[in-house]
Amino acid sequence: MPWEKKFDIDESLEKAKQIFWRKGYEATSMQDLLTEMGIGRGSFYDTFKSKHDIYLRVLKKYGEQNRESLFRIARQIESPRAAILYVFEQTIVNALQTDSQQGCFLANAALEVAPFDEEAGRIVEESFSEIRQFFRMLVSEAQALGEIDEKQEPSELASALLSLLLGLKVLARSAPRKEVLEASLKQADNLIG
Amino acid sequence: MPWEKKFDIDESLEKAKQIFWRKGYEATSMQDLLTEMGIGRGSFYDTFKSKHDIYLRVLKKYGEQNRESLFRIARQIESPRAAILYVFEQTIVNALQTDSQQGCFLANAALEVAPFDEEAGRIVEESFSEIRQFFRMLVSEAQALGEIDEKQEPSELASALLSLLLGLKVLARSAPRKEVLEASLKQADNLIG
DNA sequence: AATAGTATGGAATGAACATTCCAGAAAATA
DNA sequence: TATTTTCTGGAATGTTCATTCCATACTATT
Repeated sequence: MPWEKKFDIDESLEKAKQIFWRKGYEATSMQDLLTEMGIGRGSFYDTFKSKHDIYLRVLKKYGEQNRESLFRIARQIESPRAAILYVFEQTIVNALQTDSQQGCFLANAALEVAPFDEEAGRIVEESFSEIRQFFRMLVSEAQALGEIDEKQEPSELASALLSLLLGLKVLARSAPRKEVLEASLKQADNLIG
Repeated sequence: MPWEKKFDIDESLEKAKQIFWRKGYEATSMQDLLTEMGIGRGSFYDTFKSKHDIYLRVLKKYGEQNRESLFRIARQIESPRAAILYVFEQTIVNALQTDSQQGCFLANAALEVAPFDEEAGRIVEESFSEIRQFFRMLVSEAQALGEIDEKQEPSELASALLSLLLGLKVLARSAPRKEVLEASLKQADNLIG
């Protein structure tokens, strides 16, 4: 029907997400976006307002997808301790298999955009906070099951795991070397004892 | 004498380093550079060739200064274990005291520039490697002194410490919250047990 | 004074940038 | 067929970008 959009908005957002993720904000031009999204200039501005608007939108989308992915892991893996390690394993698998060196959209945004864009900073911080809470929850559960030493402070351990994970994401985008990444995984294992 | 430069090249490079560090590559304009460096357009291009050239130059400079700073720490702190922790402490102190949210120039470059610039990638990887070797050296020394468990593999532990440190640098630039940063320090302590 | 090296900043170049406007095509209704 | 909505992409706008060129001026030598 003529009053329905001809292109799928969510599909377009996914495409936009991919390119911002890969190239960052400044280095992505409108031409890049239009070509990759496969829509015309008119449609873009009618639907998404501006480059800046759509960037915040896909950044938020990435954060939500990240959260959902974490909860899916927590739901599917019986052992909370194993779930924590699975997050690190997956990060490493992705870093080593994809040739595109994408790293983590949130980490990229944290360094490039967040310091100069309040809204982007809010989204990034919120997402980081969710990851930290995810770890904290699993640490507590693991402690209840005797999988992790009771003496560890859950929120402290969670913060350190977040740092370690973000460090991996940095290495994943710049110099993904198997030994280094896997050593971090092994030490994450040590950390949660 | 007329054949000597009137401005101090090294001072200008320092200024350039500061602004690239703070704003990143793309977001820094030539106007930004000239204003901050306090020299004219002609002088700039005569002396530094291009924006891209000077960026690589100051990135390398930062890497070298970072290495020197690490060696200074290793030389001045008697206990190798304490030296490792000192690096983390300093990172946190800087993150909390400066209002500018600069983070780490190398980490910023790793995410923004390295994936698209071979030379920048080389510089970043080399610097990361130096940090890793620095940790490895101190871990070995600490083990010889009985400060760190002999069962730890020095290069593995060093890789994990590098990840943890880089994660801290990401948080330092985007959302420097005291509890989170200090929790990472405490867990670095645990890690090297 | 003449010279040679340095500095500056205005002017110009040419490209890329995000964004706005709009005319025309397509498509599905009534 | 007429209407309505959405699509497209060319044209234009106005800005910003890095870079080159150059006329001018300063300064310390010979």
